[in-house]
Amino acid sequence: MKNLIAYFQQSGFTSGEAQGVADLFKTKTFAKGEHFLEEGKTARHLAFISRGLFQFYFLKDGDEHTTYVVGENNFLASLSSFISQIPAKEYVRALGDGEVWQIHFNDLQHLKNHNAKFQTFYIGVLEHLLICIDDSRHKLIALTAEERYEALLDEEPELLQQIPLQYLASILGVTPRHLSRIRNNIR
Amino acid sequence: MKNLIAYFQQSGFTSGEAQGVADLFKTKTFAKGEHFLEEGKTARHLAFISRGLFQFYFLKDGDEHTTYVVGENNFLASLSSFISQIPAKEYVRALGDGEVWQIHFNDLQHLKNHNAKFQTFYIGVLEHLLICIDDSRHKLIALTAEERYEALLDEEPELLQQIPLQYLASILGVTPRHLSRIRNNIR
DNA sequence: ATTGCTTTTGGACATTTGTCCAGTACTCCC
DNA sequence: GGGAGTACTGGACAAATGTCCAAAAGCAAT
Repeated sequence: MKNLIAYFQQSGFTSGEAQGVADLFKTKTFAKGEHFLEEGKTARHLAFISRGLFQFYFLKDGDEHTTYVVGENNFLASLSSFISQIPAKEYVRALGDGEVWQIHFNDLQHLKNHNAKFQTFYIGVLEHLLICIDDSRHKLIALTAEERYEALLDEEPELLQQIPLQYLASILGVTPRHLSRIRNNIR
Repeated sequence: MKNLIAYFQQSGFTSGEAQGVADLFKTKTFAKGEHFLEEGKTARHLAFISRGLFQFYFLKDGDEHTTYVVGENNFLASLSSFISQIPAKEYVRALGDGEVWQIHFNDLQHLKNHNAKFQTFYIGVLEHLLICIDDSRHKLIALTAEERYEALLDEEPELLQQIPLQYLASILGVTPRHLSRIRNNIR
């Protein structure tokens, strides 16, 4: 709970307000491989990751394609499913053991509609999310898989320790065979 | 001005409120090829496109790579540059003659901070944008260039009339040579 | 240490996509 | 109508990436 309250305090809430908002979030733990959300189901919760790593992926022709990997102190939700309350087009699962604090869609709506300070905070979250996703989309277009691998190497080297290479290949959008070639090139 | 006011009215503003908000937007026209924003400059305006088609692109090794193409009745801005007020990483130019209604960053800040109804509206815009970008990013990962071409064919066939094939190739992320092959396959 | 299981590597070949370029078609202007 | 410029196509070859698979390396349990 600590880092959630701290997060709200850093975002301009007083200690009491932060406590009040955080109270609407309930904790939930995930074992490695367990799903936070499955394709076809509608996302009812927005979560804040307090521990662990979560992977977004979808299936095409039987194999997995990763769209995001999100770690601690970030919000977690299948955006279109949660915002529009429609069935998700993707799966979200814990890559290792994890823990989140989650708020129900209805409670969030209530905060959005009746709490002016929360509105401002929520706008900030959306703007930040927008920049992140736009940037990630830009990287997808601008960089080759090899360049993205190198970017990961110096931006989040800890990721490379935490996740098996086959998942990394899926994140980069190449086959494990080709990731092996990329690693070879770089040496 | 008409469709801008209409847009605000449809979004929950009264006629008078819509008028008041729209008054903060100034019109600006663009000749074919003219830039709305250039790399390295900071985006000071958020625009609403009333006429025309705008292309986002960046240069790498001397050639253009398209990241977005946006048409009428949509908002236009280099997100990270406008939101964070930092230099843009991309160019935005008119693909044909165009006209926009644009609001200055400071005026938007004022609306965001002092107009409760506008806050709610702005949240809606951000959420919608988020879904669009997330979806487009998803398509980038999930679909091949050929599948994206086919999607364009039935989702916005008018685009294929309006823009030269070489731009279309850049939108799809392939060379004109390869787009020619794709078109051949489909016949 | 041995066994069995999973992960990673890399060879051989196929497919996809890019590069270079020449030919054809189309448009605009005089 | 002729010529200059631009857009589109497609051949020939090269480079990048995928597929299939077997060998090697790592790892956990006994």
